[in-house]
Amino acid sequence: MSPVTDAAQPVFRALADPTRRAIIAMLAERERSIGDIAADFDMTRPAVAKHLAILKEGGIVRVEQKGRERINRLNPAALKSAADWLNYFDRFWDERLADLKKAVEQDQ
Amino acid sequence: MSPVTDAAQPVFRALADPTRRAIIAMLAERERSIGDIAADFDMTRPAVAKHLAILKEGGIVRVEQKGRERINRLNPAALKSAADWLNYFDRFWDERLADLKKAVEQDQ
DNA sequence: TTGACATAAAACCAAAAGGTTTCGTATAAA
DNA sequence: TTTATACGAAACCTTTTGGTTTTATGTCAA
Repeated sequence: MSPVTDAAQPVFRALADPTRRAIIAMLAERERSIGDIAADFDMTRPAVAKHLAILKEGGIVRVEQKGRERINRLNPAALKSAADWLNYFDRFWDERLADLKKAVEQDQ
Repeated sequence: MSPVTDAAQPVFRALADPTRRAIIAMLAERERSIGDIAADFDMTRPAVAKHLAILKEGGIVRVEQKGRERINRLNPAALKSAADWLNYFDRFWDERLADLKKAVEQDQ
């Protein structure tokens, strides 16, 4: 049984690509236009725009039109569904460690 | 600047597929053979075997040959690199919340 | 030792992903 | 009112992904 519903799917999908994770890290520092972001990568602007579209689908990035620019902002809250999913297993891991420790102690 | 090196890439890649996340959740309950896992999905055994191979590449699943069966076990520790990456932004999110709160309080 | 079982491995396929180039449109600046 | 800028959108291409079927191999059980 999955610990959380699959609302996390578009988020995990967005996180799967290293370019998109780099964009997330960049936007954590400050908001940026598409051209601004694309300048930091060795790929064309349309390619970056596609990555941003996938990030938007996951709710990770939000856009505000500002004149002829489009300002992209990080929405860190969107990462929470994925973080929650993973943290569930961290807890599980801790329990196993505790179980192991207990078993070792009882053997003594 | 990325908060963590890209050692997390094979892990994030493995997490991108809902079938693989379901397998992770199943293996968190108990270890299983491939046939055992495949019985829970509406796809062929080779398809499940491929998913397991990707999970192994990320270190998320480990296998032990046992006679003619192969027992798959979850290694929750492998999820930590991805969890750490995400939790970095959770912290960021909290800081922004705190900043916002402070700004609101100072306005009063 | 003969058969059934659990799986690996390979060949194949359709769709999705990740990129490109080209063209069109709205805004800002000269 | 041109011209440059910032972008969207479409068409296209190659590689990867997620699945299949088929064939082969090692192990357990009768």
